[in-house]
Amino acid sequence: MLEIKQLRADLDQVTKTLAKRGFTFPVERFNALESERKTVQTYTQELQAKRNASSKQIGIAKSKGEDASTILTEVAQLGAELKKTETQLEQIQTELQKLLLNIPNLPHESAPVGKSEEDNQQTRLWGQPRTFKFEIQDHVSIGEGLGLLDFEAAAKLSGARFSLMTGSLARLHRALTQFMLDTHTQQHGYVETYVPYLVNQESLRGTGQLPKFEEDLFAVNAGGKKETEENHSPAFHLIPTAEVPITNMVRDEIVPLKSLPMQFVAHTPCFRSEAGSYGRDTRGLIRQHQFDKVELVHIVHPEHSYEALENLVGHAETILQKLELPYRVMTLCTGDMGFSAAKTYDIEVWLPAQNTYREISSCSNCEAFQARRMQARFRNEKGKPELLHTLNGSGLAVGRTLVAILENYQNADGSVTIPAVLKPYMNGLDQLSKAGGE
RNA sequence: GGAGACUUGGCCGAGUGGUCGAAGGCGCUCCCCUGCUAAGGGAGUAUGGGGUUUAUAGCCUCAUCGAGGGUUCGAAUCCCUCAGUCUCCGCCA
Repeated sequence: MLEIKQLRADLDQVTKTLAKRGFTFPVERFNALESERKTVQTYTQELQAKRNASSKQIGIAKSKGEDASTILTEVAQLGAELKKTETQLEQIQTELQKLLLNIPNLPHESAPVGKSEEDNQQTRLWGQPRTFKFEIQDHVSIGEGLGLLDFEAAAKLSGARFSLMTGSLARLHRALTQFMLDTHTQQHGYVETYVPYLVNQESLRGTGQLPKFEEDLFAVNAGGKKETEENHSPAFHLIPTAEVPITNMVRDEIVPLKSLPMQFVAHTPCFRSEAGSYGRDTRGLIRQHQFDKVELVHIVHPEHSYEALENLVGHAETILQKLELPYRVMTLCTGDMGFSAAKTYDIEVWLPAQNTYREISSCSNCEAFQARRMQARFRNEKGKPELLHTLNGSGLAVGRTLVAILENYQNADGSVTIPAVLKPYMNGLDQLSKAGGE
C-alpha cells in the first residue's frame, strides 16, 4: 500500500512512477473520493465534537444535581444526523481503502524501465553450462527412468500438477532442504522458523496477496463448514509462500530498534492454484500446485534495505554455487516485477534439457509497502514508531533445484551423480541409480 | 465436543453508565539532590486518522480498553456475535 499522504501531496509523480510498471492510476476517481472524504470527515468530526462536549455537560450537570433536560433534548437531535454522516464516511473510506489496496508498489529508481520479461537485465552470470557427450534427457525422463518419479500416481491421488517421488529421489529432495536450512542458519545468520501453512486473510492482505490475487490461492474451510455467512470468505488459505506467515510475524508490532535487522528462514510447502497458467510448463516438476521452498525474509531499518537486498540475493546464490549449478542473476524491469516489490532480482538456473535459464529464486525489497499494510513498525532513533522495510527471497525453490540437479548431473546411463555437498545428507550415496531405490 | 474463568497502556493492575485515554505500581527518559554505590525529589512517557501549516514542529479535533455489532445524550463499564487465553472433563497424533 502506498502512503495516502504521498498521493495527496504528489499525485503527478506517483502516477508517472506507476506508469513505468504499466499501471494506470485512477486519478479522477481518487480525487473525487478524496475531496468527498474531506468534506464528510470534517463535518462528521464537528458533530462528534459537539456531541462529546454536550454529553460531558450533561454529566457535569447531573453530578451537581442540576437539571440537564435542555441540553439533553438539544443533543438528542444530533443523533440521526451523526449516524447518517458516519455511515457515509465509512463507505467512502472503504472505497478509498479498496482503491489503495489494489495499487502496486512504486518501483525503485534503480529498477530498469521495461514492459515485460524481455526487458529484464542480466546482472551476473555464474558457472559454465556443462557440455554433454550424449543425448540428454529432461528431468521427467530421468526421474521416471530411475523409477523414482511418478506423475501418473500423483494424478491418481490428486490430479494434474502434483508429483510423487520415492526412494533416493525423495531423500535427495529432503537432503536439499536440510542443506539449504543448514547453510542459511549456520553461515548466513538466519533464525530458523516453523510456521503455519494455513493463514488468515489479514496475513494475506498484509503481504499483498489479497485482495487482488485471490484466484492464485487455495481456500480452505473446516470440515463441514461452508464459507462464513457474513463475508462469504473462507476461514483460511494455504500459503503460496512462507513469505506470508514469516513477514506477518511483525504485523501490528512495534519492534525495538536493537532487534533489527531480523533474518528468518523457513522451509514450507507452498500451494498455488496456477490459475491463468493453463498449458504452461505442464510437463514435470517446474510448475506444481504444491512445492517446497526454503524462504528467506529480512525485516530491516529503512536505511539498510537495499544493502539487505544485495545480501539476500548473495545468500540464495551461495546455494547454487555450493551445488555447482550455473545460473544468472536478472534485475527485473519495472513491468515484470511483482505487486509488492520495489526492486527484484531473479536468479535463474541453467536447465540443459530446456537449453535455457529458469527462475529458481526471486528476491525482492518491498520497502514499506507491506509494512504499511501490516502496520509493522520499529521504534526509531528518536523513539518514534516508523515503518519497517521487508524483503523476501527464495533460498531456494526446492523442486526446481531438484530439477536442476537431475538435469545438470545426469550421466549417459541415466543415473544422476549426487552433488558433493549433498553427500553427507545422503548417507554417503554417490548417485541416484535404478538400484538405488532404497 | 462439554463446563467454567478471563482478555485494560511496554509490563503488572484498578476501574460495573458520566468531567476516563483511563488511578496506582514497575520499567523507561530527562532534570534536581547526594563526592562513588544505595536511597531520595520533580517532570514526562500509547497508537492511528483528520483539519490547519513550508513542516514528520505547534495548535484544534476524531477514533481506539481482544474484534465486530447493539442499547444510550453519553459505554472500558450493559446486551449480542466472533476470536483468543487459562482450568477441568472427553477425544485425538
